[in-house]
Amino acid sequence: MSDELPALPWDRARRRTPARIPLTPERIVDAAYTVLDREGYEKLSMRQVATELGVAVSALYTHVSSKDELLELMYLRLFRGWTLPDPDPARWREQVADFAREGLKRLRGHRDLARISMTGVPFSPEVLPQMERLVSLFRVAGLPDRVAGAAGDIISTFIDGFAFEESMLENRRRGSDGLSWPDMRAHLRQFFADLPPDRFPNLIALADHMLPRDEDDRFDLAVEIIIRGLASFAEEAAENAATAGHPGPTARSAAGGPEETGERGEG
Amino acid sequence: MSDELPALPWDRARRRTPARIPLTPERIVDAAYTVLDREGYEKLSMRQVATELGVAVSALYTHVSSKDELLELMYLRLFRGWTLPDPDPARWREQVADFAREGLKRLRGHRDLARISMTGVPFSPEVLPQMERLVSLFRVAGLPDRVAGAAGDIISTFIDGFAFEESMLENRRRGSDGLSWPDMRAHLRQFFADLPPDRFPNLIALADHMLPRDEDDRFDLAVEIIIRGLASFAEEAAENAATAGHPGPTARSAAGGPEETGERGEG
DNA sequence: ACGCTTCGGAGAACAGTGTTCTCTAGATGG
DNA sequence: CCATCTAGAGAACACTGTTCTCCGAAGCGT
Repeated sequence: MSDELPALPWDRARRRTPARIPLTPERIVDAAYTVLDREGYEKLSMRQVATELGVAVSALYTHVSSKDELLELMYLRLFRGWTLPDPDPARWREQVADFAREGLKRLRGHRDLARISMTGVPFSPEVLPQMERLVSLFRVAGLPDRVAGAAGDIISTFIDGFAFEESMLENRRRGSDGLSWPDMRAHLRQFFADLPPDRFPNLIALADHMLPRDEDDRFDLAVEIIIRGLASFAEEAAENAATAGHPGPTARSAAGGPEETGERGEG
Repeated sequence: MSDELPALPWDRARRRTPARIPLTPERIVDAAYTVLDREGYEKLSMRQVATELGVAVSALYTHVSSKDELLELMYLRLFRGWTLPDPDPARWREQVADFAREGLKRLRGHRDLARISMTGVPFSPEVLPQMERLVSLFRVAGLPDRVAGAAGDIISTFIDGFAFEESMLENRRRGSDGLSWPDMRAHLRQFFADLPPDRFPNLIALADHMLPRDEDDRFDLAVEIIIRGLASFAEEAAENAATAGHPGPTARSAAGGPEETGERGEG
């Protein structure tokens, strides 16, 4: 603002103490992320954030109305610079998988971030464009409306839940002992091996596949399962469209059933 | 224990004040659930639980080592008296759907219980039988090992995540206003209707299907999607088994690709 | 360059949290 | 009846989120 005015004589003196960087929501969120990464969600407190900034606690409240709002601002960072590609009907499965992987990657970007994400409001202006493009992707893929409308929510819920449980396990590993991840895995493998074979034959048989996730395989598999489930609805819709009017023996439309057109006279 | 001994003279006097019911983990968990239902997760504190029991806070710590342990005990109640039926290959889809619905019903049984469930340890002795039967169900259904081993985790994660978000929304409804659920729905419908049509055409088009869950339809749909995804792996495995050795043109195995048979030499 | 207003940060305070300590009163074993 | 032991009481500690008052420095008009 004062940059455009001619400099007054005493201007220089007043510019001499810019040592104090102005406090902003942006800087507060930065500091909060620093504390989060270092201390974890449980110890993320307004006082810790203030200390991180070298500032009084009360100073935070002039830029951030509450801790909940701070958490909300941290949540919104998840979506910064995250734009989904234009939907491509031929590659929608890949695109959904890419979306899921990117989401998990971002949630893994900061310790316990999944705990914060889980409680975030999904209807904020920053998130809506994401939802819009995701929904458009599902529509382009040929999913019926009611499936397309729910699909984004379903896969997002799963990504959050997966990352959340991962974060829980990681904290448990940190807390109980200083066990490394391989040690933790070995320990759990032994746990499954030591189960009474008469009571837990299946858990023992699949022990290798029951181990907690330390790579992306299980996540990718889960996403693939969801995508296949979605795809089955797309195929079903395509078949129904092809045989419209004269219902032939569609072998696998057992679960679908007729769908009410939700037209209401008030929108 | 002392019932079997002959009564001593001062026995009567000592029996005269049984007014004090002995404190047990069981009673503490009961009281904690009472507080949870009345006040919600955020206000569930050891002091509130103690007050509910008419007891000092420190008294709780002789029966429960920490608040975390109390939460863990509350979590374990989820599984009390919950036994899965014997797996039936012909009805495995229904059985999985029933399991999911029962889980959601139990999570809905107490306010914010999903928040507690999300952080619960899934490897406790009380939960393992559940897992065992679930895994056996997936194996009987014909899922390949690596899918069967992950399926239980996947669907459980989703159930928890779904209930968690539901609980978040419910708390938000409670907090912001005293809006009834229909009012909340109407409000959100209006929100979607008021979106700029050029930027959010798909969200607006599917507004009716984007509304937050207030019935079980969306949950059932999500479970159906996951089950269909699982089923596709079962079908794939069946086909592979049938045409083993001479790979014929399997029409619908576009996304699957060749699958490594995860046989390891140590089980 | 002066005075005035404005406002962001500081510090103390309040009510509440989980947990631990000491101590007493009442039930238990001899 | 007495000694013992322990479950519960109460106070205390180190925290938490939030709000209050107050001060000092920056910004304005003159």
